[in-house]
Amino acid sequence: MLKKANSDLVRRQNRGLFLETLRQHGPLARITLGHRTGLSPASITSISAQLIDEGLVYSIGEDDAVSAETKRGRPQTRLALNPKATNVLAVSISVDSIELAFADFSGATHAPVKLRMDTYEIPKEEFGPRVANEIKANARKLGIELSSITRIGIAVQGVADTITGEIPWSPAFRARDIPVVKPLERILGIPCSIGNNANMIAEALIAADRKKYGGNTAVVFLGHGVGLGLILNGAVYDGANGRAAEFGHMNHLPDGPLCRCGRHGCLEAFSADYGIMRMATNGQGNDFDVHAAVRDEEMRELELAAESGDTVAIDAFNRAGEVLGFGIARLIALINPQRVVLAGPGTRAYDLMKDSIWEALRRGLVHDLRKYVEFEVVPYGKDMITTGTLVETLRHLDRDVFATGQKGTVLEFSGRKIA
Amino acid sequence: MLKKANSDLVRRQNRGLFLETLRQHGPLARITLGHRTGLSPASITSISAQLIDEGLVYSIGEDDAVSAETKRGRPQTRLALNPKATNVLAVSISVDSIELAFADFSGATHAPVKLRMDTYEIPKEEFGPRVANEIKANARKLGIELSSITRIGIAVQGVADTITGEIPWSPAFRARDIPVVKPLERILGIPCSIGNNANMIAEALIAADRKKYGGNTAVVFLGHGVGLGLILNGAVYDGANGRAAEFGHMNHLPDGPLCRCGRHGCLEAFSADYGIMRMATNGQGNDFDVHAAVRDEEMRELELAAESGDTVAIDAFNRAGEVLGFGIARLIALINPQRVVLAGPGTRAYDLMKDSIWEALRRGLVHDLRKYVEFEVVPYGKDMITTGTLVETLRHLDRDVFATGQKGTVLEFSGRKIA
DNA sequence: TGATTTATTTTAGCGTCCAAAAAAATGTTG
DNA sequence: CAACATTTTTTTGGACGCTAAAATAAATCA
Repeated sequence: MLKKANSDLVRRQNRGLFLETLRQHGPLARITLGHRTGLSPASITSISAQLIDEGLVYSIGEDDAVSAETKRGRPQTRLALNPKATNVLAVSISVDSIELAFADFSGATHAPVKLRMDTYEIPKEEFGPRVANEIKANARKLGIELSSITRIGIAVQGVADTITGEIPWSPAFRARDIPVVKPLERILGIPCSIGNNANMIAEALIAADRKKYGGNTAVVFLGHGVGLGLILNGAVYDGANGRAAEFGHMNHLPDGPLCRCGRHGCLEAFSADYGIMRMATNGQGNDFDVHAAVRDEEMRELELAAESGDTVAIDAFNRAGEVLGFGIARLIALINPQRVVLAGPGTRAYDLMKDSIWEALRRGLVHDLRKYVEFEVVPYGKDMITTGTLVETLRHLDRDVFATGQKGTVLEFSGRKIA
Repeated sequence: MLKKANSDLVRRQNRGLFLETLRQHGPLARITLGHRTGLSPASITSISAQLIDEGLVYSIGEDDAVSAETKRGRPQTRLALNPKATNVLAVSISVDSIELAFADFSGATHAPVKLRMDTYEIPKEEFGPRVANEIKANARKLGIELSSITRIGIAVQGVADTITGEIPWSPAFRARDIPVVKPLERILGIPCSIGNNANMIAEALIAADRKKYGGNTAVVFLGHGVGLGLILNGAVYDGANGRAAEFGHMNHLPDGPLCRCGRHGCLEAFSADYGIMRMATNGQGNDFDVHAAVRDEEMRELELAAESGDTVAIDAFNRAGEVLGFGIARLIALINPQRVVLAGPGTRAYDLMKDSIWEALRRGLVHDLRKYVEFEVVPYGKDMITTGTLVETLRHLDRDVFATGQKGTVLEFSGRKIA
């Protein structure tokens, strides 16, 4: 069903477009903004005056690069997102540590702070307050006023319920249904949202190359578990209950090996690090502790063994690839994405799995579908998750908070007026 | 990325909202339209004057039911979609027959015309022209001028490429990549679109109950094949290449029985009518012709046999249910829909498959996900596909054609001016 | 018949956009 | 170096859409 439209909507949408354009392309002259957005010079003048007045945008003077080209005419004055307008924070939760990355409105980040925290054993009602304390302490340390932070984005490996703001299940916690958003909002008074790692990587990819990834893309995350970020019609898909796709717990074989989730035959039980390690050390035997985290060094050793010809190791990676291939085939049959991206630390072993992935795709997928899908492995940088979380958080500000010109109330909320 | 907005967009969106509201609720007084849409009485007056002027809407006078209630005050005059504004056509393609359903702008349909056509053997370049001829002949027979038809929607069992307008593969045709949209548009000069059956059923469900189905729903179609219509974030999802989900060809067992598509172990090869029939007649033997259409009477016989205790028949349905259950489990793990709907003639045997479906769901799906999904079997009416196709076609007119007030050009195109 | 009630239309005003004109700020040129 | 050219930005004037409020229309009630 369509929604009512009025001139308010028009301004909001054009302000959002203005901010998003600046965010994507960096500082731009008004004339260029006009070309990029399709808005008339008059409208650009009007909107920019408003945004400057509100302190969201500021004029950074002439563009030296352009004026150097001995051009005639009135020189351009470029506009930029005002870094001082507000701050945001990305929190990334992983096994036994959390990471905090503060950023200003222009997207410039302070060096992320990695903090050890015994997530696995922490009582679930203590987690939120602990994180809140760390945020307070680290903000103070960096000289960032808490009141200047307008929004916090949280990323977690595992299932994130974007609606309740809880973590129903994650390998980082022994407990279930850990409340995160509510305690943080209560203690800090700052709006928070939560999402899973794979979705955040998907956000980072869209931001990096909208043309390539912004249509229909499936981002498969390989690591301690197997995750999936789905980009459908240009936006990250969250599912009905706000829970992102649980690709890792999609069943592969009705009676396969035990999975962390307690059932048998999930994709993860073959293709996550612990699945591979189990296969390499004692087949599908049940005397393997699936809950113990596999250390990175152990995986590297296993990879080395496979690379130097150890057939047991090779078989384990092959099996992981095969199951992953069938999983991707099923995914493609259902979603028909344009592009499938493999990401995460598990892609280090891509060469060891490549052949079996493709063989499974051949067996498990109609040719008609296979031929349209593009595959890609992206080198894994840990900052992708942080970047994606920040991108998502800032876009929310652009579109839904600052697009609505609240005549200064936003900046009052953030505690100061910027000249 | 957001899009530029201007007052044009406002009017277009509100006109669309106006038309959609009338389409959903039937004739309404201006005051009620105001309440339903949220628009002010003044705007309603303005928009309705315009739409009446263009012949899209007309005043049907007082509401007897309301005026009968001895109410004081100026009586309401109700507005309705003008049936004479234009006509549309839904074409449904199935094995060895096509069906034509003409409807006017208000959505009132003529009795659908079912035509025998040897689709399976027809040379692929002849199909479009043959359908065009049938459309011409039947329009004439019903006294509908071809020039009064603004849009044709086509539904087909199998894969429909909404972008190229071709049928890459369908059980109705021996040939592949059958061009449909282009020849029809060329010969008839009327815009056409194509989609698959399951998506059209999904459209019909959304129209029937937006609240229930309009969020995230998966519609599983059981019949000669197994199809899927996905409703994501309120809209039917088409996939990257415009090809809807090929749920039927999602692999279940890497080395399962032969499927119509030529590969082994597809869901369809277990759970479509031919899969069940094969299982009941000669196990998974390969001397079964998967391409031969299973007649409805044969399936009924098999169902009767199972109901009266024939263990071979019972096992076949159980197996079909089990595989379907695992397929649905995988679907839920990926998409996390609110609701899963089973539809199509195959649901007649639901009671025979029920237990095994649920057992498979239990084995193949994390409890956390299962508990949030609602299941439903809708009784199958053949007109669902036609209804859905018409709904989709008319919505396109409401939103994308008539919402843009083209100052009479649309009606000129349709060949006449309506008073 | 006049008061009351309810639906619809008209009026006046506001916000947004845009085209065109004006102004600003620089380079070019004779 | 003053007049002209060029490019960017702002201002102006008008159009369109929406809304609140006033006016009008059309009925019932008493």
